[in-house]
Amino acid sequence: MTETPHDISERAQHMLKVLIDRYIRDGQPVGSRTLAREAGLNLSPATIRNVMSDLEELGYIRSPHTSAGRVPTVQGYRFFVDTLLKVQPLDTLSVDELRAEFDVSMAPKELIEATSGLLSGITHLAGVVTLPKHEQAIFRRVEFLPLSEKRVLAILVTSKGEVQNRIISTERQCSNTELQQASNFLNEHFTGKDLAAVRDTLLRDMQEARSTMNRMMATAMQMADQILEQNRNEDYVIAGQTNLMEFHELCDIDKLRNLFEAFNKKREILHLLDQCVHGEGIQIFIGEESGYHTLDECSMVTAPYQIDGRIVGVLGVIGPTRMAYERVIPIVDATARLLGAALKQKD
Amino acid sequence: MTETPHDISERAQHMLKVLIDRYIRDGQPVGSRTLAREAGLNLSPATIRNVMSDLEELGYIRSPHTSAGRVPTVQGYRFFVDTLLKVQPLDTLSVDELRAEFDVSMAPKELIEATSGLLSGITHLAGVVTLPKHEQAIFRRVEFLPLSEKRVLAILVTSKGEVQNRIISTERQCSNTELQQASNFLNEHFTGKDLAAVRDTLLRDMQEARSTMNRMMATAMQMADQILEQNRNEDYVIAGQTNLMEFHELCDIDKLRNLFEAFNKKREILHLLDQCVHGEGIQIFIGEESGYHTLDECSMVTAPYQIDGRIVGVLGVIGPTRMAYERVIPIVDATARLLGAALKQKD
DNA sequence: GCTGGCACTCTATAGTTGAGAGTGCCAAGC
DNA sequence: GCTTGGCACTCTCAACTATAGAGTGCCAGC
Repeated sequence: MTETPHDISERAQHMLKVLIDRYIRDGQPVGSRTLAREAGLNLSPATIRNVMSDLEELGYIRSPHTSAGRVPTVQGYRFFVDTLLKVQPLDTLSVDELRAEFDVSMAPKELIEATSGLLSGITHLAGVVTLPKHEQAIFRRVEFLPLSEKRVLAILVTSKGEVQNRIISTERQCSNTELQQASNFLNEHFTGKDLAAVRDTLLRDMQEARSTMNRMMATAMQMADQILEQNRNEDYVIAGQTNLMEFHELCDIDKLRNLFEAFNKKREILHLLDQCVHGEGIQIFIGEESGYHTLDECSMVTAPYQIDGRIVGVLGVIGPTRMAYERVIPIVDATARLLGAALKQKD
Repeated sequence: MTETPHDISERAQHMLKVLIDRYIRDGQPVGSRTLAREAGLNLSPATIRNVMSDLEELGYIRSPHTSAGRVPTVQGYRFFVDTLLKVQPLDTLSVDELRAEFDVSMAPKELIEATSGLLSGITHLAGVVTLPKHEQAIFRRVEFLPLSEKRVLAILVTSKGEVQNRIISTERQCSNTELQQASNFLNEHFTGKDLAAVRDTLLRDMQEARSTMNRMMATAMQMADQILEQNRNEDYVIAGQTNLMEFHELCDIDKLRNLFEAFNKKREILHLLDQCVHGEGIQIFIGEESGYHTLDECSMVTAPYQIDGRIVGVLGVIGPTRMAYERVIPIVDATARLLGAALKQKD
């Protein structure tokens, strides 16, 4: 057995774990009598009360009011998640079942959406998956098609099988051959190169060759630049928001509204997800830890997903602080691996 | 003045209109005293009560309970919308403001999303816009790029500047030149043709030439067919769902949940929207008229939008039955026109 | 046909009560 | 010194009651 950390006895830890497990299960404050029964330590409620009192003193639990049981605090969950919980990876069978859900014939965007839906479906929480970052993506092909007078449809294909298209307004009308030349030039010079590098090269070229550069080239680079610009956009896909309506701790219409609006605005959530990219492995935000008040009663469990060992995105779930971490964590973890693997096959 | 239709006096009609206007404004059942004040007819509450009693008899209004005022029934709203409401088109200034919101440089998909957001933003309801149907779309270009062994990325561009892409699993590995030949063939033969016609031709050709047709061509047609298949998919974009949380008649968490789930499942809503394509002009479903219980307390105001006089989609708003029809209808109407115009410019 | 008056009904709100759950503390026991 | 049963205390929740207020329906009179 490990030595007792800090100032909390082994027994108290065990009781905290049982309390939180129980609270996660049915959402009711846990009283001393219940805990006495549940803990399996053959202690009387009175003894339990003493320990609970200590735990409350330390800030791990609190009573909603005098005569209710105790509920975990954020700090309590934190301790629970960090040291009490021994998460074991998903067994092979479950992983296989999960893997079967990944249809590799899907385009990346669809795959992301499916994954988000999958996460929410299994956990009964809201699933989030960021779109993979493509700074490392390889330029594969570009095509320009004239639409009307001064508008051109640009299509960019990267090596991941990702297709981006955008309508570009040009300063003047471009002829068909002009556009053809532009795409030929780009395809010849840049196919197989890193997209970020392409962008940089383009920008530099535009500086250096300003005087001699003909209009066609300027337009081409402008277009490419616009597409690359768009490529920086970050975004995520969320699924199963309605699952969150089932939890009575979130049933307040105003809280729910704020939460849903935060999902729509995306900015805050995106910022949080972004933090998770940097930390390796599973990251968990519990309640106020996120720093955003709309998420005060929510937790977020995330894992970055990678392609070829390079982290390209984050996925996870959002739910009430009272979520089944023990069950959710391995799922998020496995899903991240599987998504990475599925995306890799696009190369 | 128009003659009194059916068995309801001019005066009663006026009072019904005032009652509904008032109810739409503040959501409270309207009593005889309030109505007497509001109607501007210099009648005593007692007289009003008699008329209200008639209106209730006819099924246009009802009391939630004995000592509340009256609220409109679905039938009441129907009568209100059909004959009491004189909707006047948006004034030029407002239309111009609205038009300014349409950024023609957006790709069709983005445009649809923006329109949905626009509708929900202005009306404070949920906005819906179906993706434009492309059965009339013109085949413009197709491109096949190999991804991995048996997977090919197919990109189809239509004349509307719409780009569709899909990963296709092939039965065997296709060489680069094979794919090139396939796309060349398709581009040469079908550019500028109607997409549906292309599909038909392809299918017929595959029948006739089965024996002589080489594998390359079979693959090409298969791919094109797959893309066209996907093209049939109907879908819509919804925005501002959270707006609906503000209406206390929808504040019941369960109703809200069902509603949101219906939005996510899409099937029912899509079916409703589909009905609206066929009817010309503004279509309104009030409460149970939709036939779907999840929408029992909701109304839907829709208008088809067209490109070159051909209806390609529907847009509208979803909100509580108690919505400001008078304000919403012209907005939906104008938005439909503007979206059509904006999409047309993609040609 | 309109009106004021009046009895009646129903809701919504506040206040009251009692049961139940759980605590904290204390003194006794192992 | 930990553990325990006992007990007084606190607080919530649900049920119940009372009351004010809104609005109706009906009737008799103008």
